[in-house]
Amino acid sequence: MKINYNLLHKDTNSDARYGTLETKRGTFETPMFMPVGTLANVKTLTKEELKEVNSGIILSNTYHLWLRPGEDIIAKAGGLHKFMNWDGPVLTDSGGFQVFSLAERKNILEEGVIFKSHLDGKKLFLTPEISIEVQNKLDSDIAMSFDECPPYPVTYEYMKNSIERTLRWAKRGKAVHNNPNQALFGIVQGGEFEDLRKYSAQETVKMDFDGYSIGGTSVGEDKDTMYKMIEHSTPYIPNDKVRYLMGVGDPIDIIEGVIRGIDIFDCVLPTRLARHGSAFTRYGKINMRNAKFKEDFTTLDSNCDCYTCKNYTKAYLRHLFVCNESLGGRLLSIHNIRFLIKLTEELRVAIKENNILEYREEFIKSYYNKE
RNA sequence: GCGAUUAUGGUGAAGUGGUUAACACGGCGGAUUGUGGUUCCGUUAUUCGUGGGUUCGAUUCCCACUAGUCGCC
Repeated sequence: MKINYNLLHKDTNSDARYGTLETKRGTFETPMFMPVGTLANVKTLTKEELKEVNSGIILSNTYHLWLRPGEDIIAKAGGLHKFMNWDGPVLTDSGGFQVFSLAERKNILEEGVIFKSHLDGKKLFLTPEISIEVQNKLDSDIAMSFDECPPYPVTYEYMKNSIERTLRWAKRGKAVHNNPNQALFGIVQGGEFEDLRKYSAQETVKMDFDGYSIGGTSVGEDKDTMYKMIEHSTPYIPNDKVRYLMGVGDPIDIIEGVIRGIDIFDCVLPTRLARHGSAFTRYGKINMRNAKFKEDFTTLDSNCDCYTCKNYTKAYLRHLFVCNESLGGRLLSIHNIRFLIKLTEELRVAIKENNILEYREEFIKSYYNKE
């Protein structure tokens, strides 16, 4: 068994699902938010802290680890888990998004992508085969197919060619995938075009992957467009397979995604926001540097059970950020990740009680009305 | 007491006889969605120590005063 998704309850009023995902390195409940640990670490957090926020699975990155330290070193270390001291499930992104997000000059060919290293400008050539082989060596629990993540917006013609190529790449990657302990996911693309999403989903599903993700979201489109992209994709993904929405982590987007049948999310948002001084709260996102917190000796969010909220006040956190003390980023990272994971915990309860639509209404009311 | 010198926002400082007084830091606010880890963006002096004078016009030239700094007695 590589992984096994169990659909345990389907909401009666929406497409939301409650379930579990079994992997060799542990089982976790879904919906679930996956913290991002690009360079084999969730920035600033220790394994103990990740466990404490109840992180069921984390994401790491093929492209970055391929460049540094290199997959062979990680293999020598005994695999990614041992290397980074994390014994829970790990999903590795394929590098497709990095080509989109951090290669200023890239040349997309049928064989793969030629682009320059963001580290030293060296010319690199990444192919579906290389991506999968690297992921095989990293020994992550879930590997992602190497896809093209087209920018937004793009013409219909461009998108059509792009998803055809992504399908061919998925096939090639699957052909060389040979880690018996590792699941492999396919990625649905197609931008905002309904028929292309449908086609991409159906053709990807035909290849019979262990799970499916929806890509090409959170690349600059507005929220309604993103929700449409999900709606145009999920109907064609079988119910007995897990569904992963890539790169989405805004609290509202997670709720909307879950309502549309998404099981897993990942996003850099909680940790990036944290390092830049912003915190999620029940009453909206707040900027810790704001002068109004100077004498605010309450905690971030009275509803939160995280280490930061149990021990520190807003006035202290503000002080850390004003003074550029790195503990501030750490404490906020713990809080922000816990906030999203706790959100998914509450969503699971809501699904089981068939009242996720009410939950959404209340959450939005509180989140946007602030205090 | 005498002489020299300086006086621009919260700070360090550019600058010019003529419409909106650089820049940096700080302050204030915002951004951030499969992470190129102290990031990016906006905003922040109707005013150039005080009072006179010259001039069509002065923060910029002149005088006095005040304050700081340095030197001398």
